[in-house]
Amino acid sequence: MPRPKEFDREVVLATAREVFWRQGYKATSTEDLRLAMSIGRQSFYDTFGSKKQLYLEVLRRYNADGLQAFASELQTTASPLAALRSILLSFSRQNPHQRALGCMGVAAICEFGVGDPEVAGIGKASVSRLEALLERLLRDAKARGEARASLRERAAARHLSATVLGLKVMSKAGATTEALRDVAVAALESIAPYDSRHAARTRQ
Amino acid sequence: MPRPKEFDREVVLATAREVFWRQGYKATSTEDLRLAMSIGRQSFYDTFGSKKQLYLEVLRRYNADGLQAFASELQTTASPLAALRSILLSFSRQNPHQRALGCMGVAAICEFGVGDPEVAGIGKASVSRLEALLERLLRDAKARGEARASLRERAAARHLSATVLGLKVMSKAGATTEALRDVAVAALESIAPYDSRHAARTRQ
DNA sequence: GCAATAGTGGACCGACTTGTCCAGAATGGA
DNA sequence: TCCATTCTGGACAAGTCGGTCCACTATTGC
Repeated sequence: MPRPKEFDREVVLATAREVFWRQGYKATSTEDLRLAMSIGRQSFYDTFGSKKQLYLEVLRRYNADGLQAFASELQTTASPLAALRSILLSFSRQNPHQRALGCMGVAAICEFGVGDPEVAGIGKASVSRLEALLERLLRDAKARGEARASLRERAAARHLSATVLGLKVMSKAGATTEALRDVAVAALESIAPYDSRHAARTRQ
Repeated sequence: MPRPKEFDREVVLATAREVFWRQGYKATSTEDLRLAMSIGRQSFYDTFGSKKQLYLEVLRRYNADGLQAFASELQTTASPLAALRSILLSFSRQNPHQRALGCMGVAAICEFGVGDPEVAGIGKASVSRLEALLERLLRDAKARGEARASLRERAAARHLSATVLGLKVMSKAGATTEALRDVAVAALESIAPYDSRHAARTRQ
């Protein structure tokens, strides 16, 4: 009996994500959002509650999607090390225009810090899930002999997680493709450096 | 003949830095600054031009001071690797309250991105100076046999630079002391892992 | 004393902020 | 047809924003 909504919630959420991603929270006004989403003021508040609630929903989806993209590398690649390689090199493979957007999750952490419990919670959860994913990946890699024997999975996973955060900041800062690749290559080498792989082989 | 200024430029600049550091650019109003600095409106604009100009000056000093702190580690430590160890572990040594402030430079990059040429320039310059410092450090470490032979200084320096950026983001996100230490230890191990050091020794 | 500079606080500008409310038109199922 | 719901756009509240300008006072060297 009611008149149906004229917009697709998912579609306008994706639009809101673009705007928040590009500008951050504070620098984005509700009018910016409303116009980009092409919905009325009434519809905006009825559907999403407030600017902050919309931001939180967008941020949760953004982080979930990013992690999902990393996780899917595990299924489409031949080995754990190949998946890690693909994840780390994905930043240097993006075109400069796209990667200059940086990471909305990192931006959220920097804009709100630990002061906002909701944003902080989303950020912490995302980082720890990334750490867990990388730790599993390293354990598998080590079991296959793709990682050096001396590797401590937990600490190395956290180091890789920090490396990913660093890559995101560098991307936002306008780093060159070469610089991003250097970081990825060096990170991979720290997992399975040439001489240590040789040492491991001769030890067997 | 003129009446002397009643405030110390350096002192009020330090105060402004605290406020910007804690809140970011957008979230800080000129009134916040003015009241914290305890100066009049007229003095504020006469002395610093505008909120943006003040921010840029503060940001330049902040980044210069941070790099200076790292550089001074090189003089006060026994070896390049010890200096690197000290730099990387400095984050986990800060008390949680202090490190939750995060890094003002990273926040600036995230808030402005490449869109603002002045802020972007300051950020890029700072990152590349950090990379250069780390590269020199790694070259010295390698010459002393403190780093694995297979290390490529340039790429490894960029990786360490990314690691430092990652540590800063993690700090702002409220990471535990243990997590920060894990990252530092793993990064150090990637420079001179135990088995590769052994391999290097046996190769001589 | 006097000019030059520095200080104070308040009025003010125009623009923008988030969010509420309302009037009126459109759209659907019962 | 009728009613519930949604749409649109504009008006509005109550506040904040960065920045300018003002009158007035204070401090200095000449």
